[in-house]
Parts: sequence; C-alpha cells; structure tokens
Amino acid sequence: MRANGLDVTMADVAKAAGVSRPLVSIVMRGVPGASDSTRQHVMKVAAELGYVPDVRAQALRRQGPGAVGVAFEAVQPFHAALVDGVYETCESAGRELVLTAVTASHDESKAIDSLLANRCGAIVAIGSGLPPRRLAQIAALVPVVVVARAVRAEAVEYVCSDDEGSLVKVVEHLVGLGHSRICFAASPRSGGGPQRLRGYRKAMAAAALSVDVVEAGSTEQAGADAAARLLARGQLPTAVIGFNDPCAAGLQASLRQAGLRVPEDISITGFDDSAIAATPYRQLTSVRQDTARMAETAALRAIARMEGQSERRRSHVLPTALTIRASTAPPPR
Amino acid sequence: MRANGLDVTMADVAKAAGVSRPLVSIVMRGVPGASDSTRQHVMKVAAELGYVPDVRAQALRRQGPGAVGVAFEAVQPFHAALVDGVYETCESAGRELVLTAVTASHDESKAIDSLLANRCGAIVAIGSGLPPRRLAQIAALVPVVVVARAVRAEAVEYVCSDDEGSLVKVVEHLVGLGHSRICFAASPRSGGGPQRLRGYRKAMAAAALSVDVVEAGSTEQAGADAAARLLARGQLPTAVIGFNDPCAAGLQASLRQAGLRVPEDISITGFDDSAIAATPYRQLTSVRQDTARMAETAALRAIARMEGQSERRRSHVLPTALTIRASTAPPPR
DNA sequence: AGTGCCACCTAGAACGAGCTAGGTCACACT
DNA sequence: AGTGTGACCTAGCTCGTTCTAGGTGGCACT
Repeated sequence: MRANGLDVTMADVAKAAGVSRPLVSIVMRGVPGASDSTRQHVMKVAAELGYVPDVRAQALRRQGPGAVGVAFEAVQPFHAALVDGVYETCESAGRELVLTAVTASHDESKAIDSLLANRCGAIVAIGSGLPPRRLAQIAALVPVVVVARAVRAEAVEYVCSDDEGSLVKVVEHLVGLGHSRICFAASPRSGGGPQRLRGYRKAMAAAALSVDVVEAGSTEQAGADAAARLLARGQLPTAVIGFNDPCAAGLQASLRQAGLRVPEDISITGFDDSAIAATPYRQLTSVRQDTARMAETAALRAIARMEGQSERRRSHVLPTALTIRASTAPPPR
Repeated sequence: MRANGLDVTMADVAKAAGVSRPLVSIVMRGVPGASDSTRQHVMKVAAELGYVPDVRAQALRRQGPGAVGVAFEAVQPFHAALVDGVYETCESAGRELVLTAVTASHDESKAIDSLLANRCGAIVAIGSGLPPRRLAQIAALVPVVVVARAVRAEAVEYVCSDDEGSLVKVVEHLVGLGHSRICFAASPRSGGGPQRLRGYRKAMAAAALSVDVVEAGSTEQAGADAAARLLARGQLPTAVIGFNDPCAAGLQASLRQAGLRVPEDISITGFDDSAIAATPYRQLTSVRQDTARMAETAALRAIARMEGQSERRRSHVLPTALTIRASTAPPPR
C-alpha cells in the first residue's frame, strides 16, 4: 500500500457515493447516461476524496490512437519554443502528450524507447540526430515526424524551415547593400547546417562572388572562436553571416572588442531572430523562423498519421522572413 | 485496431514461443523461474516480433512506489541542467521519470495535475511559481521537492543554493578590491531573488556602505534596461552586481557601448557561472551553483520520500563558489 | 515402489479504468 | 390492465501486465 493520498480509486468514489463503479466512470467522462442530480453528487464526492483518474489505466483500456510522444534536447533553447507549440496544438486537439528529454545521461535512443514503451501513437523528434536507418526502423512501428532537421528516411516526415532559401535571402540582402566579401560562419553538423551552406554557395555563385566559409558552430563561444580566426588572417570580409544568433553575437562582440565597428566597418547577421538578436547593443539582422507553425505542423501531421492518414509528403518546408536591424549596412568605401 | 507494429502483446510472444504468458513475463523481467534455454528462446521470439513491454500496464499491476514526476520550464536554460541531473540520478536509482513542461499554454497547475494523473510517487518541481497553499495541497497527496526556490509550505522540501551567502561573498570580493559604491541589479520575483537581496543588504550593512538597488530582472534585456537607468542618473556606481549572467551580460554590453571600460571604469558580476560568463569578451566574475548536486539532492530526496522516509529537513541549502574573472578589478581612483 | 523435493512451468485472479449488454422503474399510451 | 418507451443505472468482461497458487515431471533417497 502506498502512503499517498493518491490511492483513491473509482471504486472508492462509487462506494462513498452509493452508486456503481461504471456510473462514476460515466460521470467522470461527462458522457450521457446519468441524471444531473447524481452527476453533481458523484462529482462532489470525488472532489472530497481527492480522486484523480489514473491515465495509465484509462489509456490501457481505451486503446485509442494514443498520445503524441515528443523527444527534445533540454539544452537547446530553440527546442523549448517548439515544445511549447506542440503542447499548444495537442491541447487544442485534445491529445495527451508524453515528453522525454534527450540529455547526456539519457540519449535519444533511450528517449524514444521510453516513448514506445508508453505506447505513443506517434513520435515527434525535435532535431533528431539519429541515423536514418534507425529512424526508419522506428517509423515502421509508429509514425515519426522529425522537426528542424531534414532527414531522408523511409516513412519519416520532417518539418523544417527553408534554410537554403533563407541564406539566399541573407546573401541577397548583403549584396544589395553593396557587399562583395561575404563570409559564412558555418556549422555543418547542426540541424539545417548543410542546407544553409548550400544556400550560401548558390547565392554567392549567382552573384558571381567568391565563397568564403569559416567553420564555427551554434554557440556564442563558437562565434567568438571564428572571429579570432578571421582576425588572425590578413584581410577581413565586409560582412559575416553567423550560423545562428548566438554565433552571430559571439562574432559581433569579438569583432567589436578588436576595435571594429558594427555595422560601419563590418556587417553581421544571425539566424532565429531570438530574444538576443533584438537587444539594443546588438540589433542583429536575423532570419525569423516560424517556430509556432513548425510546431503546429509537426503536431498536426503526427496526429493525422496516428489517426490512420498515410504519409502524403515527406517534407514540410516552411518559409522564413528576414528581420532587418542595425547590424547590417553598406560596406566601408 | 491500431495500424502500428506496436500491438504485439505478451500473449502474442507466448503463443509464438509456445509457452504460457506468465513465463514470458518471468523472462522479460529477468526474475528466477525459467531455464536458461527457454529464456534465450523467449527473448529471441520477443525480439523477432518487436515486442516492447507496455509500461502503463506494468505500472498498473505493479503498484510500486511509482515514478518520479518532474515539472520544469522549457524556456529556462538553467532548468535544462537540472533536468539532466535528475535524469541521471533516477537512472542510476532505477526509477522511471515522467517529464512535463511548463509553457505558456500548459501552466504549472496543469503540469502537476498530469503528473498526479500519471500516479507519480513523488514530484520534483523546478523553480515552482505556485503559491505555498497550493503546493501544500499537492504535498498532502504526494511528496513534493521544489528546486531552485525557497518555499515555505507544509510538507514541502526544497533544494537551493545559498543565495544569501553568495551575495555576501560577491560584496566582500568587491569591497576587498576597494569598491564602495556597489549597486545591485535585483530581480525580486525570480527564484532566489529575495535571498540575494537580503544577502546584499546584509553585507553592505556589515561594510557600513549605503545600499543601492536598481530593479532589473533575469534576462539580458532586463540588464540592458537597468544599465540605461543607471546611465540616466548622475553618478555611476563603481561596481554593479547582476542578478544572473544574462542580466550581467546586458549590463556589461550596454555600459561598454556607452563608452565605459569594464573592469577599468566599472566592475560587473554575474550569477550562475554559465557558458556566457566565460566568453572571452565578457570574462564575468560569477557565482557558481552546484547544479549537479542540486539535481541529485532533489531526486534522492524525492525517491527517499516516495519510499516512505518522512521529511527530515525542510530545506537543503547548497554552498556556492565565486569564480573570479576579469570583469572585476579595483575601482578607478 | 513410494515419498519428498526441487526446478520449471501454467491457470487464473488481480490492477484501475472503459464498454457492451442488459436490467429496473416511472410514466404515458393503447 | 397490458405494453411500450425512454431515462437511468449495474453486472461483468476487457485492456496488458504482474502475482499467487498451484500443477507437472525428473531425480535421489528411503
């Protein structure tokens, strides 16, 4: 026996209210089959006893299409917004949501196993780093939707931003301002990394400019390191495209500390249009991803697939918008 | 009927292996009662069918002390590290962990209700903003441990850093450098906020210095706003204590942009010793919290309480350490 | 040969809820 | 008075698993 006050069961409520167990079930679910007076009475008794329905028992019996399982990386602030959006969509679709975090001690494979063991009807994997083969294996058991990463795997849908197109827009913006020495601080292994690099290459080729890529990463520290490498070499570019906002912030702060003015001497851009991009001393021009819509799309696809709808499109690529702020300006003459 | 491959049950495995259902259970749980040969055979058949035990059915029948429920705020990067630590401790204690996020659409009350509905044996609430009365109400049902916030509520334990003592250390460090006009950019409503303010007041009084508090917050933007207010008034302090690292970063960047040198003209300190504190252009002196130990303590207390141990101490206050970097120096003469 | 014993296995009842198929009762209609 | 006809309620099976209480059978010992 447990010491909690949580061991109140439906049978206890039924006994206390002087009715049968199924009637309590009817009342709790709010389905027709009970008079208003008994309904009120049962509800009152349940509240007094502190009765909370056991979702596990419910799910076991109901055998419905189940809950939506979500795996995300706790340390990624960008994932937080997506989790938020998925919650919202599930809420309004009346679906349970089972959350599991990917951390150092709880890797993605374990995380997804736990979702399967919970009999989730579909899985939303945010920024999954799993190999396509393993994803396909999981997708054979249950519908899988990957968010924020383009994954080519059998039966797996993915939702992401138009990373390639976004970088084309950024380059075009800089070219339009008159820049020609435009450097990209890339992060090839991050979600969207390869696509952004491709977009950069494509747009640079279209403008007949020579490519300049420096390997960075997705953190502020990575941006700072990339800045150090840029400063170490002879000639600086007139514009640097940060892989994302933290990276751009690291670039900007480091270059400023080296005595350069942003944007007068050098322009900087970010990606994500997060809170740090808008701070007064940064004013980063940045690519805005429609995270709300990404989350919604992923959740809706997961729910649809769970309800039996088959895969229609493998990919859902959402448009982005460029938020222009004061970190970009024409190059010095 | 579901379309997934997940509808393989123990009975299916039993039939396919030509044994009884309970025997499969014995094998899957690894308890004595089956010969090695049948054990291997059953395991093989289970793997072939892709059988995954249903944790909900297990939990239903087992009626053990249950899982540890964790509620956290997705947007707080600081919470991520704690979630990570709780996972680790639960893992090595062999406990299931049920995670639920607190977001805009899924408030803390809902989050905790879902943990209760999942029959968690104990709840770890990270940075709970719930009123003491409600926490006590929940704690009457199931043990509750609050992390990173000092909460006085019946039967609720909390684990947090020594916020008060930390601020005493910070002030003493600055006083030791020769500062006398020391300002605190506070965040009274954040976790630890009141304690840090108290520590600041106490240390300032002990050094016979006059108190100077400016209301800020826990974000970079809040720090930037506070800096603007400091600059607007006549005389600047020679040192500013940021409520946490983002706040300190906002202060530092804004003051630098106004032409001040850090630390030559003004010293800045942070709190949390997070990744942003260590970036080369910040080099923030900051208070290091032992997040790993906080998480471990919280998880262990939750598990102990769940197993029937009663509340021993209401509070678990962990020591902190001051990481001294280049953002603090003697004041200008 | 009978008995005990152990190692291995199985039948069937839980767990807490949902659902199907009925049962009871008051009331109105023929 | 007999008979529908609802509205309201209940008995009992079911979900996938664990657990209790019992079978088997083989081997060693009396």
